[in-house]
Amino acid sequence: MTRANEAWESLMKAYSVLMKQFNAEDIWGDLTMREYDVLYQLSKCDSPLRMSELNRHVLLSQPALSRMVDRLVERGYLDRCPDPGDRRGVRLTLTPAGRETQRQIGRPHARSVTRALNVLTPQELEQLAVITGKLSQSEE
Amino acid sequence: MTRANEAWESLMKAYSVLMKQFNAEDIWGDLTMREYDVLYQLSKCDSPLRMSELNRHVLLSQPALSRMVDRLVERGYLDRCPDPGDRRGVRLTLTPAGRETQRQIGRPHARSVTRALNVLTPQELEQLAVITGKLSQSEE
DNA sequence: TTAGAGTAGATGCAAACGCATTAGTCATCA
DNA sequence: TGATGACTAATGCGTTTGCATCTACTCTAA
Repeated sequence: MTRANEAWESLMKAYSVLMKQFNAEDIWGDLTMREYDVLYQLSKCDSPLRMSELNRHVLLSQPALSRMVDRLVERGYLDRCPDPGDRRGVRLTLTPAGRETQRQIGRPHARSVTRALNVLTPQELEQLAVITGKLSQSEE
Repeated sequence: MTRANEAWESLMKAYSVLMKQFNAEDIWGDLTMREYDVLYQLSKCDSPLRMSELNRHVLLSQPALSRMVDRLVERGYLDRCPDPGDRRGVRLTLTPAGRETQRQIGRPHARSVTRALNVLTPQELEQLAVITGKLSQSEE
């Protein structure tokens, strides 16, 4: 087994352990973690996001995302408008309620993340960010 | 936004990008990646694994894993025997067919992983393994 | 020995998922 | 212009998922 495979397995393990840990916390209200992730991704960009662009940031199939957005629009967290420049596409934005809900959940979640990653030294945090950054840029 | 949060976000992004990349490869036969993961986890331990133990290594709810094992037993990849020492529990093992299938898929997948992580230096690979190792050990 | 708490895994059920496909729009070029 | 291929998002449909619950077994202590 190569170093690369060991490293990848270790990364998957860490992801799995921490995801379970975060998921077990009682902070998610009526959202799933995946739904929160969609709100979070949208909260990061002030300009409206295209469906396909959002899909690039979320680990969901295109149809699954399409329907999740359906539900989030239905529940008042998202607005979905036709894109004036490309009539195939849609523009997604957070509603005020969606933004507020994201913040309400984001605050305690950010604290959990900080707590969980505090086992690392500042140098390790920096290294982790750099290394995983390189990994996600290496799309072929 | 703290360093810890940036690092976690970067880790999630890398996980998501690479998972999509691996999933898109045409090597999985009639298995999903999640099913392969179950076969892989079992392939690592020669002794039979308990359901609850396996569940600790897989990002799936207990009922979902229970049924996935159902299907894998049904399809001839796994054996599920009652645990003689604890009559509540079961012991899971790969069948020869399951082991063979895991190997057939594991070979090309391991190559993909190596290729994807080759953008990192040997030092970075080592650091990544160490850092993510610390993260998964920090269960409270 | 036995009552009560704890643990292991299975099952009912509604919700969510992925694959395949479709409808509608864009972009290129003959 | 009008056909062809690519792209964006939605929909049909069977499968899988998670939550809540259930049964069966174990463990502890009175």
